[in-house]
Amino acid sequence: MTQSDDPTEIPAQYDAGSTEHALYQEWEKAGVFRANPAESARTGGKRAPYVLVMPPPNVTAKLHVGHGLNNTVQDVLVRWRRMAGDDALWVPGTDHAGIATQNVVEKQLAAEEGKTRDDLGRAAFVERVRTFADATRGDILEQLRVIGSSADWSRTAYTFSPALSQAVREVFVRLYDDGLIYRGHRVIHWCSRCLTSLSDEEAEFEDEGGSLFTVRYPLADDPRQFIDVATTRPETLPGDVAVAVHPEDERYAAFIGRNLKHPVNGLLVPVIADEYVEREFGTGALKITPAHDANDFEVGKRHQLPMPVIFSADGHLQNDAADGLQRTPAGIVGLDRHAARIEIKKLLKSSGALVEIKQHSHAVRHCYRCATVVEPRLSDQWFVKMAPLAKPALEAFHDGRIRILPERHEAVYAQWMENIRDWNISRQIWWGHRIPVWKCEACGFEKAYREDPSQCEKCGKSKLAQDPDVLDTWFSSWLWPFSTLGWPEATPDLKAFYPTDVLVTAPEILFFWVARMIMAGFYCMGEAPFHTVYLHGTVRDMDHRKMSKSLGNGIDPLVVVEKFGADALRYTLMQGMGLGVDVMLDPADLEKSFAPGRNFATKLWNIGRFLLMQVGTEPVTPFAALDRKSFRSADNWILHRLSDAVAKCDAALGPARPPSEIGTVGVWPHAQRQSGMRLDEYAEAARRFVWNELADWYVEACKARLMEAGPDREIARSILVHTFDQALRLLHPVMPFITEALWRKLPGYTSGTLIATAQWPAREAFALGDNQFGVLQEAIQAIRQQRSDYAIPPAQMLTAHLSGPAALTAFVREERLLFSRLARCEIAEGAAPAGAAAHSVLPSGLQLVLPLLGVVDLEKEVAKIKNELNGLEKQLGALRGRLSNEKFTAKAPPEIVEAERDKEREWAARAELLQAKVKELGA
RNA sequence: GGGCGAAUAGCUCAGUUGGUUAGAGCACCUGCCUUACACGCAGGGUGUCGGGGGUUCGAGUCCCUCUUCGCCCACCA
Repeated sequence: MTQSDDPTEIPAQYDAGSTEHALYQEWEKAGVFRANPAESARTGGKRAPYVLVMPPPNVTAKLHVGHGLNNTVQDVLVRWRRMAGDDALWVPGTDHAGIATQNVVEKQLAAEEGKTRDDLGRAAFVERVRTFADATRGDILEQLRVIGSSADWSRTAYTFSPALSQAVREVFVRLYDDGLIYRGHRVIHWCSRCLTSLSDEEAEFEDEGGSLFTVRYPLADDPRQFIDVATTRPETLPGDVAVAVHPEDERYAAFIGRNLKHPVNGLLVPVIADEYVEREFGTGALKITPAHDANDFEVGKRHQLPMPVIFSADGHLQNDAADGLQRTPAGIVGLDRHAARIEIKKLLKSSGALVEIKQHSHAVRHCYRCATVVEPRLSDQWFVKMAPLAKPALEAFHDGRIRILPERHEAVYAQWMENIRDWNISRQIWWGHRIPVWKCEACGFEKAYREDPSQCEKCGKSKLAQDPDVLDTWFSSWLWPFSTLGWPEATPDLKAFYPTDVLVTAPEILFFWVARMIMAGFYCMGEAPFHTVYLHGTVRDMDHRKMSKSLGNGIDPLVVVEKFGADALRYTLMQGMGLGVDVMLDPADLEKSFAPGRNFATKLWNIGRFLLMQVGTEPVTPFAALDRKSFRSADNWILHRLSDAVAKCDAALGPARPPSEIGTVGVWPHAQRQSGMRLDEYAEAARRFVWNELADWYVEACKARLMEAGPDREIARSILVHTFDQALRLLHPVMPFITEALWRKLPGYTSGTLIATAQWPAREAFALGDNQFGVLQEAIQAIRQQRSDYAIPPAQMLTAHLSGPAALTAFVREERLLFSRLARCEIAEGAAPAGAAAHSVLPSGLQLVLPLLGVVDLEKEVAKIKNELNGLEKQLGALRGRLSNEKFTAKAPPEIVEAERDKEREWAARAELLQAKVKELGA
């Protein structure tokens, strides 16, 4: 089924499936998503640039609901700014994801061919990964299109493309030449499954229940004396080269300088004194294993101790060949870490060296890619010296050039920056940017090069060896905001679109990526890459568990799109996310989870249907041509509500950027540092207007007017079309498809135009004046309530007698058509007859009497009114108490006191009316 | 160990610089196929705002404290 453009043929059901794909193609074909650098104000154009760079999903990624959330937020922003007239650009792309992608291909290789990467060899393996990545990296981008992402696909980037690889080489060489990249020999985090080193951020802490072993080290020359040492990792015992105690620890003073006999290998290890040792922890004595603990390494350096590496790369016990000693007993050599722990424990037990085992919970680092326990390991790695890079990144944050939402993450950012540590950027894998450092095999000269060198620049020999390692995948990601725009070339894009505006991502990668992008932005471009960091929540299930493939609690966004449409997915996600708050969805009940979006999309469609059926194909007077003096109360009311809704949406989304003079860097004023980016408030404000105001009241109020031809009908038709048009525009960023589908059916639609590029509603202050429509609403609701109280069938037409202020009764009479339609109640002339009747006394002073002989029980009616009177009098009493309290009138702000006085007058008047009513009813 | 955040309706959450009748969606109860919509309409709030104390004319909102969760950071083996 395809949907016709003929408004008289609007289908009863919105069929997202047949609509969305075609609309998306229209947008792409029309170039809606393409930004033009010539239009940017930075290159002399007229439009303010508004730029987002998409956090690049991994090449192997399949769309999950987290991507859905992240990209919908970005799409809402970019569609909003596009409609608001900005030169809006959303740069998409993918990340080659070094370790992650290599792991996927290695697994595939093992499963399908039973081969390892070594069986293939480096070149063939890399080629294999490249082929795989090239084949899969389009998938996720295709899926992002399905949910409506309006990214500029003509600028799709890839961290491993030739252009971006050039950017990586460029920044490496600059840092190298500036002395900010160096080779370090130290203990790093080693994943013995991925066979590579990891950065501090990639080795994630996790609390684990473990054991604390106390092991006895006897003095070599007097076995009756000993030192007990506590360790959580007995498998590292063979690597011990000393036992350290605190220099001022009296318990061990006599031991310092003497040798202990090692309980596992019998070698002699000295007792050394070092202030690093905490006297209070464990036994106050610490075994030193310099090659397998970062702190022990520092101690080892201070005391010039040997540093034998007793674990092989894949985590098996060994003896260090260079060390020359048999530290690891023959029975232990070749065991993996876990088996070795058990064997050594047995060994200690049988020799009596194991004094105690205690339960002990501590934080253990795990590989962020494969969750294997990370092994600290001594090795040579490349590091970036971070402190100089952090300085401007911290300053920009402190002076307001960069803000982070929600606020609580700002402290986390600052703390990390202030205590920044050098970044290990070398990885011992094959998939990634090769480190561009060459060493001359003849003379040993080493240098980083932008282009592959063919001979040594020092000795002229041509035997050069490139460093075998590759760079951390984040070493390419941190350049993303400018490498995607052409850096290091001075491209028009770079000039027009850098710096970007908002970076939308999850808090997990604040350090991995966001903080480093800011540092790279300053280092390479001299300016922060964006002014706002927006960190959104995580999608979780009903047990608050993060949705993940391994837990099997994920939601496939494509299934949701299939079932309910992309708009329902998007709206549900947006309305469910407070600032930095997680979104809870039930994977077991998609129907319920996505009800908010699905229901609203259907409602919107039906409002459209009604409108088009009523308005039909007859011409409609343009809104601007209407004579406002002829407006009815409902007209003024709905236009006022519309202007309020626009203001609320603007306030929820914006400001789009910090205030700044052209050509200067914007700084967030303190008052605006946390404003805007309230996607849920925007969704809520738009929904409230469309559903609760436009549909529930205005459309209903118009039904009676539309039945009779004449100028009043024309006004209603015109305002219906106008307000719905504006409502569709307000909703387009969050529900792009259905709004586009409806908008083109509106009367007056100009063929070929798109709501995606239509103008965002102007914020127009529309003064309401006396809210007469409010009086009407109150009266209608009072009748409905009486009907409900007395179980009167909705179909039964009632008759009401009016009394109260003449202006109000006259007004309601004037609107009798509308009133009778919405309340199913006619207005009688004259006073109410005597007898049983339902009485309503409204806050406006209007009174309604519904004669209901045989239905209304006088006693019940009196009780209802008395009950209301009681409540009111109670509150009035409290209010009067407050007003007679001198402290209140003296200390409270005058406007508050004044407001309270007004309220008192209002309530008193109403109480009087209720009292009169009680009296009238003879009770 | 340090830091941060949260605790409001059955569930998920709003609640501006303190202003006095605490809101929404979903769920729920009652009545309705009222010629756009039952994915709907009308009516209904079902709450000691985690406990205790304090500041204030006034506290869901500010302070202290306790309890329970969650997150981040961390070189006590």
